[in-house]
Amino acid sequence: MHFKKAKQNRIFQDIVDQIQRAIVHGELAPGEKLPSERELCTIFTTSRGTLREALRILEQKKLITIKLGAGGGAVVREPNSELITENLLLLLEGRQGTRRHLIALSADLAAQVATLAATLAGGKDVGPLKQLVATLTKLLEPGNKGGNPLISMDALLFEELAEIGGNPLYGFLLQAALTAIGRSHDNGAEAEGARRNRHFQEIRMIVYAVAQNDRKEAKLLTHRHILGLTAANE
Amino acid sequence: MHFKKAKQNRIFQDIVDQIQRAIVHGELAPGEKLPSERELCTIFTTSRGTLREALRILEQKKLITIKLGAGGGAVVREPNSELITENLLLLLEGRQGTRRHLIALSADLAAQVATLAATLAGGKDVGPLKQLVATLTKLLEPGNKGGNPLISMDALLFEELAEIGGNPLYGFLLQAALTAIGRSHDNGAEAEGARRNRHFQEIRMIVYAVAQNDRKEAKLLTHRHILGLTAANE
DNA sequence: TGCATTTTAATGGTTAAACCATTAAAATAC
DNA sequence: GTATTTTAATGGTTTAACCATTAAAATGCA
Repeated sequence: MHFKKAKQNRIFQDIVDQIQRAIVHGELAPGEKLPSERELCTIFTTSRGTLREALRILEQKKLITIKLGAGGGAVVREPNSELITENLLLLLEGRQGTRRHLIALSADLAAQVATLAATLAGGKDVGPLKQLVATLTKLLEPGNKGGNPLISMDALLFEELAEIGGNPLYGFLLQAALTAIGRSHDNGAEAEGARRNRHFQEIRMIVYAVAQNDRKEAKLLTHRHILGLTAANE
Repeated sequence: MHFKKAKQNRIFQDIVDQIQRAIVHGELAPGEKLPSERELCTIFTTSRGTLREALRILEQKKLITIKLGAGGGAVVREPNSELITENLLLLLEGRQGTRRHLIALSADLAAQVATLAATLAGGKDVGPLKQLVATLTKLLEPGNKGGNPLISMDALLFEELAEIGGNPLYGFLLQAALTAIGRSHDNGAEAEGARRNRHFQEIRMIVYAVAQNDRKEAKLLTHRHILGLTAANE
């Protein structure tokens, strides 16, 4: 048996731990601004170089963002799925998995999310779902820029379904996986109108199945729906 | 339309991108050693402070490890699931999910891995599975230290099943989730002998179902098996 | 007054040179 | 030959300065 050293031999790690702890424990709320680098140096009684190494790590962990210039500095971020997205992309790029593996995983996750949502969807939940369908119609307009429109639609859909389903972890993982799919094909990402329309109709059927508490149908449709991305983007 | 700036305004990000690219593209193999900090400074024509910020990020991304002292330095890591593990833990600590959510997710992932394995398990695959059972018996010995023994058994099981199942992404995610479960309860983590034995017997039944290509049974047993962790650790 | 411009000061980004603690290997002592 | 000591390379840290960016304050002008 031996005890841990009282002090980390790496000061920046101590600083990371302290700030991270404050963030995840809610002592530092999202949107809150940290003191400037020079102030933090005096707080932690360390040098600016060491402190900046700590900030680099927190930034990489997506816990803070750093803005340049006067009034700039480190700000606590809203929690999101970006981190896991990046990790999945790393696994893909590192030949640890193929695009097809990723889509298969997404299909299973999505099907499970739809199943959970269909199980729990009560009458009061129909409102957000109707609203969702309305929102998605806007994405059908051909003039829409930015990103893969199919993926964007699915992202909105499953954000809502994960919310209804009650397990936020699925939502994070699925958002990450979908984003990774969207980013993993550098080509145009432009789906022609007919393709978009079919995609939208599929989503409508999924939403309907969920609203009807039809678990089996929701699962089946969703699985097929995501696998359909393969044909569209390869 | 506007073009990207020719040069990042952050030098360390450029360095991270270049080294990361070299690693994920295989130009730098796992185990390979990078030049010393001072050498890298001349290579990238930058200062040591800036270069160290880049190394911090790469270290945080689990792409390299850094050793102290003479003959030390940065070494390219083997790819692994540690990154995603950390992310899941962050989500848990950040109240984005509960332990129960994590176990539910793990159960679904595990069930899917078992299903895939049961689908693909051919006669040649029985060898590793028998070997696995033999290995697991060692973990039953009460003298075993380090970590949660139940989790350790499952980790080995699903590493093998994911391999058989053919989609490595499931393996990574599940390893991460299981590790996060193991770490998320600080208490003893010591399961008494009877509990361990039952766990082991469950695994044997799962392995048997997989070897028999019994998808349905493998899925059912596995799901129940993981959910059983809840009772054991709460 | 009210708007546009200029100036200012704070902030993050970068550089440079030095020193310390750790560590593996080389040199030395026995 | 083996144990010990010395050495040199490496990452960790500090300090002090300078640059580029940015928001806000000060100024100019109509």
